[in-house]
Amino acid sequence: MDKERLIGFRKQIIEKDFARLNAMQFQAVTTVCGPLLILAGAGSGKTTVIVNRIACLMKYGNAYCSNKIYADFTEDAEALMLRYLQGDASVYGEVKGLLCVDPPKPWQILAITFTNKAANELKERLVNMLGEEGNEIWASTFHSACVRILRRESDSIGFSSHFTIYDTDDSKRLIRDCQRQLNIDEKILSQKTVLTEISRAKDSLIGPEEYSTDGPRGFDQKKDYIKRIYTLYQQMLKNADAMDFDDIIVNTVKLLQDNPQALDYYRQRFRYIMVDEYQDTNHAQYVLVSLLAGGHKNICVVGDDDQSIYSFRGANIENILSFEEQFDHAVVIRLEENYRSTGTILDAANAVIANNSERKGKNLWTSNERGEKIELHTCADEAEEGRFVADSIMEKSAAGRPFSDFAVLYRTNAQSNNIERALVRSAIPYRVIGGRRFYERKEIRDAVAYLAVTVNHNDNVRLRRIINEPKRGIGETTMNNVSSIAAYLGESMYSVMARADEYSALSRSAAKLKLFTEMIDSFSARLANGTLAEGFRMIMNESGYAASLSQDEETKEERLENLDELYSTLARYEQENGEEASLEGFLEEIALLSDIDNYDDQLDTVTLMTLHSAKGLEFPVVYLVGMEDGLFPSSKSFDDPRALEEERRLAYVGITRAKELLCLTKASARMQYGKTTANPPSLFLDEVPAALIDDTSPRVSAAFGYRNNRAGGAYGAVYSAAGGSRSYDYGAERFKSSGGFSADSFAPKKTAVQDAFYKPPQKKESPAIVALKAGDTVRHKKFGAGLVLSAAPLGNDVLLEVAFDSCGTKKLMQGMAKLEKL
DNA sequence: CGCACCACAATTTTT
DNA sequence: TTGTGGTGCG
Repeated sequence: MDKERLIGFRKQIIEKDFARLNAMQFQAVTTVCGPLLILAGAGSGKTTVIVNRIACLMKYGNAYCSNKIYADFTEDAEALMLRYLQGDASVYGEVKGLLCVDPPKPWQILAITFTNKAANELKERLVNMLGEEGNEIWASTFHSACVRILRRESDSIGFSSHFTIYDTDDSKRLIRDCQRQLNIDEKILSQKTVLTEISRAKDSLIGPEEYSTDGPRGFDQKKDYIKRIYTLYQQMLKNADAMDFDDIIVNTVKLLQDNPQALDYYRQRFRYIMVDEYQDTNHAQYVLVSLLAGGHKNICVVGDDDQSIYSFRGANIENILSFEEQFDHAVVIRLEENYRSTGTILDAANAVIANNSERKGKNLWTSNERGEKIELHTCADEAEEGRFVADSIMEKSAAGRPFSDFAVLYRTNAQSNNIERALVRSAIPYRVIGGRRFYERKEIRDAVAYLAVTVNHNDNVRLRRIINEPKRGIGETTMNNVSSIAAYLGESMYSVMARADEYSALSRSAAKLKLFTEMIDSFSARLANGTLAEGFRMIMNESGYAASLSQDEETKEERLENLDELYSTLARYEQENGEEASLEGFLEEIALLSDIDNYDDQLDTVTLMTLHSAKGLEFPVVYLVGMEDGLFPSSKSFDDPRALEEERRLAYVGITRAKELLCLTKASARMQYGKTTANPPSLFLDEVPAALIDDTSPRVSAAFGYRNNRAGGAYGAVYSAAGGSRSYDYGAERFKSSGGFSADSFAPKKTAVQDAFYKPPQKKESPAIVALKAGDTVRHKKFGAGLVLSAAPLGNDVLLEVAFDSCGTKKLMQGMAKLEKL
C-alpha cells in the first residue's frame, strides 16, 4: 500500500530501538551494507557499537538502508507497528516480517577480534542481547577462526585435521634446530632476527621460495642464510604436522586463493564481516579479510589509527589509513565523543597525539566534567617512585577507593619490580599482567609438551623437549642421530625411536628410547579410559615428571602449584565442553590463549602491566611511571621518526586508560641493567599543556640530586628508615593457587604407585581474620613485633596502622599482612 | 651425558 | 640486575 509510510515506520522503530546511542554511533550501527570504516576514538563506546550493530543486523537485517518490502502493509499491520512503536514488545513476532529485510542467520556473521578475551566478552554481550542465537555468531580471533576453517579443510592443504599449533617458544626451538642443521652460527645470525624476519615475510605472504636474497646492495649473505633456514623451517613444521601462528593466517589465505570452491563457500557463508582493532592487522590479515568480503562486500572494520602500537609485530597501519582506497564506496564514520575520561585527561591525550603526522585526524571531546589536574611527580630514583605510587594508592584507598580502581602502567616489564617491592611493603594487593606468562613457565610448557606428544607423536619439537625431562639418559647426540635416521628413511622420529634396536647408531640408547615410546603409547592408549584431568595426572606421575619437580626444594612449591593450575584449567575445560572435550581441543585452546585473557576485573587488586597490555582496558586511577627519555619514549625509537610516533601513540593509549585521575611519575636517576643512569624527562611530558599539570615534585631542583635534598624532600626523609626487607614474596603469595597439589606427596620415591603422587588440587581455607584493635601487639613475618595504632575496616579487610620496633610505622592491610596477635 | 660455572644481552608481544 | 645459554670437565 503506502510504501513510504511503511518505510518511515520502520525507521522510527529502529531509531527508537537504538535511541540510547548517539548520532554517530547510530549511524555506525545502521549502516550495514557495503564497506564501512568506523574510526572509534578511545572510550567512544566501540564495543557497544559492535554489539548493537550485530543486534541490529539480526533484528532488522538491512531494513534501515533498504527500500525493500516483503509483506503487505495493511491497516492491521499499521496498527501493530504503532503499538510496537509505543512500547508494546509483545507484538514483535507479528511485526517482525514487516520490519526485517533479509536478516542474516547468526552463523553468517563473522566478528573478528584480536584477543580471546575480547571475543568472549563480545559473545557474552551478544548472548545477553539476542539470547542463545548469539552463541551461533562466529565471534572469534583471527587465529581461532582460521584454525576452524583449516581443520575443516585440512585435506586440501596437506595437514591432518588435528595439526599442532606452535607458539613463539616452539618456533624458536625449531629455528635453533634448523640453524644447527645448516651450520649457521648463531653469533652471525640470532634466532630472534631469523624469527622476526620469517614472521615478517609471512605477514607479507612471502613464502620461502619467493624470499629474496637481495639486500640494498645486491646479494645479501644474511638473507641467503635466512632463506635457507626459512625453507628448512617450513619443511620441519610440515613434518611435525604443525603450524606456527603466522602459518595459521597464511595457510588460510592460500586455501582461499588456491581453492575456488572453498573461497566461494566462505564468501557465501560470511555475509557480514566485522573486524575489531583494525589498526593492528597485518598484510596477510588484510588479504584474508578482502578475500572473504569479496562477495557480499559487507565489511565493517573498527579501529583507531592513534592506537596502533603493534607495528613492531608486523601490524600495518596503512590498512586503516587507506581503507577507503582499498574498498570501493567505503563509508567512514568517526566516533569522537568520549564517555570515559575527564576533560582534563582528554585534553592531555589530544595535545600529545596532535604531534603525530601519520594519522587520520580526529578530535575527541567529552561532556564529562573537567576533573582534577594531572599529577606529575619527580622522584629521586626508582625505589622512591615505587614508594610514591604505593603511598598515593594507600592514601586514596583509605579514602574509600577499592584497590581495583588502580592501574600502574609502564613501558617495560622490568619496571614492575620497584613498584612491586613498594606495594609489598605497604601490603597492597596487586597482580602483574604479562611479564612471565603462565604458559611460558618451564613446568607448564613441559607438562603441555607431554600432552602434545601423547596426542601427536610427530610433534618433534615437544618430543625433544621432554625426552630427557626428567633425565632419562637420552642426550642431544642420540636425538640428533634419531633425527638423521628419520630424515634419511623419511619416517618420523617417533617411529625410529620405537624401533631403535634396529639401528646400530642407536644401539647404546635403544632400550631407553623404546622405553620412552612405550610409555607414551601406553598414555595414548589409556587416555580414553578416564577423564582428561585424570589422564593428565597419570601422565605427570608415571612419566616421573611430577616427582622430578619436587627434587628442587627451592622451586617445588610454586611449580607444583602451577601444575595444579593447569590441572584445574583442564578440569574446567572438560566441564565446559562435556562430550566434546578432547585433549586436542584443550591444547588448541591453550595454544591460542594469552595472559590478558585471564584478567579478571572482579578481583580487588591493583593491576600492574605494560602500556601495550593495557590497550582496551580502563581504570579510574592510572599511574604512568617512568616518564623519561630513553625509557619512554624508548631510546631505540630516537633515530626513527615512525618509531617515535608509535611511542607517542603508546603514550596516547596510556593517558586515555584513565577515567578520573592520572598521575605521571619519573625518576631523576634510575638503575638499569645494574647501572645507574640519569634520564631526562620524557619528551611527552612537554607535550602536555602545563595548565593541565599539577607538579607535586619535591621543590628542590632535581639537578642537585637525591643526596642534596634528602632532608628537604618529603619522601627522602620519610622513607629513609624503611630499608631492609629484601624479600617481597608475600604480596604475590595470595595469588598463587592454594593447597592441594601437595608438595610433600611428591617425595621422590620413584617406584611407588602413581596415586599417591599427584593429587588433584583442593581449596585451602583462608585463615580467619582475628579482630585487632588499637593497643594490641602483633608480630609480622618480616617486620617483627609492633604495636597496633589504629584499625579501620575497609571493604572486606581492615586497614591497620602498626608501629614496628624495627622499622617504624606502617600501614598494612590485615588480610594481606599475616599478622600474629601476641 | 650431566652438571657447574661463566659470558652475555637486555622494549613492547593481542595469536 | 636478571635470566639464559654455551663451554668444559668429570
